[in-house]
Amino acid sequence: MTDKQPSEALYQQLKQDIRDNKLPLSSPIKQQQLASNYGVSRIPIRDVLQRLKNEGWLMQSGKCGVMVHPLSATEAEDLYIMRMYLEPLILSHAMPKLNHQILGQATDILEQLDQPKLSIAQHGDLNWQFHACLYQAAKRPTLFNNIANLHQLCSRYIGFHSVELNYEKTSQQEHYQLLDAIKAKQLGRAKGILKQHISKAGEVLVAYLQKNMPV
Amino acid sequence: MTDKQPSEALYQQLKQDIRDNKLPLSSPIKQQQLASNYGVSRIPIRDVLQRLKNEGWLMQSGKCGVMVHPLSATEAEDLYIMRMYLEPLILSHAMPKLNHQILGQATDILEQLDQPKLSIAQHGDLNWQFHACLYQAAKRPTLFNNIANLHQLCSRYIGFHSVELNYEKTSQQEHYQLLDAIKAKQLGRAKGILKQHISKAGEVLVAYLQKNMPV
DNA sequence: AAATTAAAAAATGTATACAAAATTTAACAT
DNA sequence: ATGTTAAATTTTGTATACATTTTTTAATTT
Repeated sequence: MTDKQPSEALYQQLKQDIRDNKLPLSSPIKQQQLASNYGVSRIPIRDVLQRLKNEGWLMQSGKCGVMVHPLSATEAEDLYIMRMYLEPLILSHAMPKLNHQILGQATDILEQLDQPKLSIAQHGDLNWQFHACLYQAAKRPTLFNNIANLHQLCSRYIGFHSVELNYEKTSQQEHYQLLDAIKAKQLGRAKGILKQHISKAGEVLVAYLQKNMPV
Repeated sequence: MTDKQPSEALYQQLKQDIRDNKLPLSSPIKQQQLASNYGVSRIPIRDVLQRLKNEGWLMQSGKCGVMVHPLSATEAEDLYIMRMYLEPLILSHAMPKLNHQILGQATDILEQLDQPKLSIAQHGDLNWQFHACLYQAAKRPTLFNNIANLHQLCSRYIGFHSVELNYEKTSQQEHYQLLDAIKAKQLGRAKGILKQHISKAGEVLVAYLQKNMPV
């Protein structure tokens, strides 16, 4: 779904603004206000709102108008559970097609992730790049797009993860373990690591949200 | 995602037209032509196209313009595999909440499905109604919406199913088995039946598509 | 004749303008 | 005071109009 529509920039901007909580959380979003803010007319705003609504960033508010889709432990749990099932699945399809070039690319991304002083957003982006570069090899666009959207939606929650202190460190260890298993062509082990990687992160996040929901 | 936007009717119509192959398959879709056909301006058409693109009915065609997302064995396989994992999952969450009222509703739908002389579209609608009425009890909107979209996309393929002669009969038997297991509160058995129900249908469909792709 | 380039046509993306709907405000009655 | 109704305002949805981009057509060159 990596379209190169003219309004792509606007789409990315608005999505980031939702991630960064720059939009009102509990009140409807006014098209005109966004249009003024971003210096465009309401038409491209409407296009982007429609898209973000479909992707789960926004939701219908009453009879008309949209608002930011609220964060919830339930949604987080659903997102992570779906990922837990679907990502090992796409990995199965990808494994036989993973050549040295792709594995090298994945390693490069991991090294970037090792750098200290990464912002949360940068960390999230690189994390997805790592997974995506492996998954794309599967040549399964339908499955891939679905997973990509789940990942995107999870990015609204990764701020909470960092509350857990050495989460990023553990995460990186698991990334390297995954890559090792892949290099050794151990499909079962690789899938197990990936599943654990996701389910562990999900459990920590959901537990945190259930206690400290910002509502 | 059951919005009640003004353009809802247009959205349903266009989706049905894609299902019924009333739109050109291999050439881009012209907004103006659709607008004239449906007697509206290009603006609501654009809204609907955007939505259908996000939901996987249409795809980007070149630098601009959209075309009907082609049917493929790979997509069908992805859709059914995802359903195979996600539907038993949501059923787990739904089971404890399934009361007699909902089970009664499900039974009513099954009886409607028993009627002969149903069109393929009617059959597909009722089939989804049956599953949806069970799944909705889970109160898992994120998971539910994802599954709902997968089902919708599968509806483009159900025409091929009917090629298999007594598919509908077998399908109904499995529906009743599922309902029995649910009434007996046998979660494991219910999930197994559901998983089989989906995977069997998927396998038959994919095998058929791999031999007789309409390309 | 084939390929390349330039002009024309068509289609999209966006802005403005208007109509319908929804929300808010204020007035009124209980 | 509180709840209800009606007017006013705001906001959305859609149509028309225009600018930009893309595609097609035709002309030109090799």
